[in-house]
Amino acid sequence: MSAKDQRQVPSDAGLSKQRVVLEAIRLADREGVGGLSMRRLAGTLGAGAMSLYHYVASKDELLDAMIDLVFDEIELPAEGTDWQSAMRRRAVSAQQVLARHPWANGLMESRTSPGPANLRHHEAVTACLRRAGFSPLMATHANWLLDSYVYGFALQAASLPFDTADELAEMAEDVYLPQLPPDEFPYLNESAAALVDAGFDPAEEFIFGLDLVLAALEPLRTAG
Amino acid sequence: MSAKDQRQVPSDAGLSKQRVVLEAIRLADREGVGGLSMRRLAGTLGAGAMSLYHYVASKDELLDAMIDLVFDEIELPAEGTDWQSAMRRRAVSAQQVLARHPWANGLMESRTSPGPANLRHHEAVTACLRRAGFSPLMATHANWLLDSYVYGFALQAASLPFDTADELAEMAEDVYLPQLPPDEFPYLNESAAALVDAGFDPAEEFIFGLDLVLAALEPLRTAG
DNA sequence: TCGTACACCGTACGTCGTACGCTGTACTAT
DNA sequence: ATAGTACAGCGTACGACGTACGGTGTACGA
Repeated sequence: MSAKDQRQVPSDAGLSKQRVVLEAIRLADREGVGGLSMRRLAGTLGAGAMSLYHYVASKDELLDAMIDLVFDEIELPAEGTDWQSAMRRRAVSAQQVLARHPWANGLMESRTSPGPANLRHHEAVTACLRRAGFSPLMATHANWLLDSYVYGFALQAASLPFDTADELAEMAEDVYLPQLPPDEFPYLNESAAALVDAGFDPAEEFIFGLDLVLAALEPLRTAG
Repeated sequence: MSAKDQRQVPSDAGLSKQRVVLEAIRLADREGVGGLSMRRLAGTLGAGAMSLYHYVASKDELLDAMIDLVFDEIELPAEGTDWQSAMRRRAVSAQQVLARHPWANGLMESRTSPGPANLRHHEAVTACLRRAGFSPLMATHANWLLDSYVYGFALQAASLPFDTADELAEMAEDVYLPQLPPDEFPYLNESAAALVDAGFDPAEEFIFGLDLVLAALEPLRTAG
């Protein structure tokens, strides 16, 4: 019996679907999704490449499982609090998770069928909105709007070559501004200067748009 | 001289960077970005694989050029009209372009440096917002919010396995609902039913969120 | 006529995903 | 104790990939 348990739980010796998927996520975080190959993954697990196929039918299935595990990291909306706080928390959590796993965003385009964690998440969010007084159709609208914002923001943030305001200031001077002749791009130059002055921070930028959207959704409750 | 011009303009005989990039986009539209290989691309151009490398330094540079050409397809905000109409038109155009080239969205994560068309576009949008009375910082906020929505919506729309309301109704009955036990996913079942009844249309869904965002931005003009 | 530049190509290398078939171990039924 | 079956894992091989490298032919100025 203890031997059986040993096999269920991921242990150092012996593989398991969980160990494979977890290590795949770690590898993708480190090296990007391009650096994730079955051989390399097997290597970090101390196994042969083909052994992975006992736990995963194909690389596609592995990617699906990775995405679903990422979804599982996102905080579900709490039930007790008001809907705006609950949705804000889960949106911020989603944004942080996507920042931790930048490859996940790019993968979503290709994989169409949602995994169980994805479904659980969607159900919980919809429940929160319905309980807050949104009609089924309005809840769908809110869902699309909020998810679009979260995913789109993550996509843009992932393609930023800097993470902090300081790094921005550095890059602006060294890389961006030299590429932007002031007579051709007056407004971009103005923006860049304003951003460097104000100290642009992606996390704050995310909150700004999020709160704007949440406030705009508020009047649509109990209206449908 | 006429022979020289011949070489600048893409003609049927002879390659050119434009012909290569255009055909690459066509191929990616048809087969997805996974189906785009240098060999296949060369094949459709009636050339050898290595010939492409006279016009493109690497596949990465080819992808960058493709993305920039896609940006070039997006309608710029008109100067004469009010800012909401101008931004709505350009957002709808962007959404349509991204729907035409679903692979473009997934590529944005990896390529960090914006091409000339991207810069031109960004400049025009920023100009429109500034002229409408947004402060430089508010214009940046509006830009992030609107672009996030557009990209995120396109990302979600791309992973939908249907395009029209009729196809949704079909898939809901055949594929979705059987996967969603009503006791575990009551709200998703309710949503699905409501959507099938109302006839969900991605294009309308996009407009709904877009107008909500535009209206929410309106009070922020001339305030910074 | 020669030299040089250009446009293009064939071959080769190391990588990828994975089909296929082989090993050894563990357990179950007899 | 023995045979049968399942499982976990591996090695090899195939066709695709991006692309480095070194060609070949044609066009054209000197």
